[in-house]
Amino acid sequence: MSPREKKLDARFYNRKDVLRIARELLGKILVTQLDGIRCSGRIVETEAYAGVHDRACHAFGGRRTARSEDLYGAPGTAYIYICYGMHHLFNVITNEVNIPHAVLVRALEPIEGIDHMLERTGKMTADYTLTRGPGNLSRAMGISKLHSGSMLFSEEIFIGDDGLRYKPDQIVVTSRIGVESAREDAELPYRFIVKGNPYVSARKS
DNA sequence: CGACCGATCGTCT
DNA sequence: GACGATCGGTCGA
Repeated sequence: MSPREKKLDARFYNRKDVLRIARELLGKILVTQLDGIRCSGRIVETEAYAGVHDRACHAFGGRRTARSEDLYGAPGTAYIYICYGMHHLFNVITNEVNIPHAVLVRALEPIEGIDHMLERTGKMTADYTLTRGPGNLSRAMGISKLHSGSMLFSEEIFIGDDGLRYKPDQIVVTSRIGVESAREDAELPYRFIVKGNPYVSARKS
């Protein structure tokens, strides 16, 4: 691991306020070191999923199935599931064991391993589509459902802090994307983005 | 630029 | 058997 960033520890993830954690994850660095390939990118878009009372969360109403089991894991667990049959969506689990809070990481600004990201995605150029959107970033970083349940303290996948902080006026809060069926919870201000960052989804603001 | 649509398949009812 | 915490392409204004 490069000495540049310091891994977030269990204390960071083991907190009750998932909205605060989602906000604080902006600017942190997601790192994968898979098969000797190191890739990293700065997190610029997140969404909070607030457990059993959140209609958009897979754990709404206490639902607990084989798919969502990792959502109930220890703080710092990776929860990855397949969406629309082809996209692997990467979440980090927060709060205590059995409290199914999660933060979906939706976009990165690539830092290291861009050539490998291009190879994995089959793209020709490193434009803003490379790691924009949860499906795209997982493909670029080599993250798949196989990594669900693994802890983010390993060398394979983790989140680091290099000290960068966004000022409050650089962060915009909006409703979440793709959760229309969550009825009254669809409009909750649970999405956090870095203002003006080209890797953030273009929708809303 | 916005609206729409097909791809693709694991998961849940 | 229906439905996604998506994506990229197309079509029309």
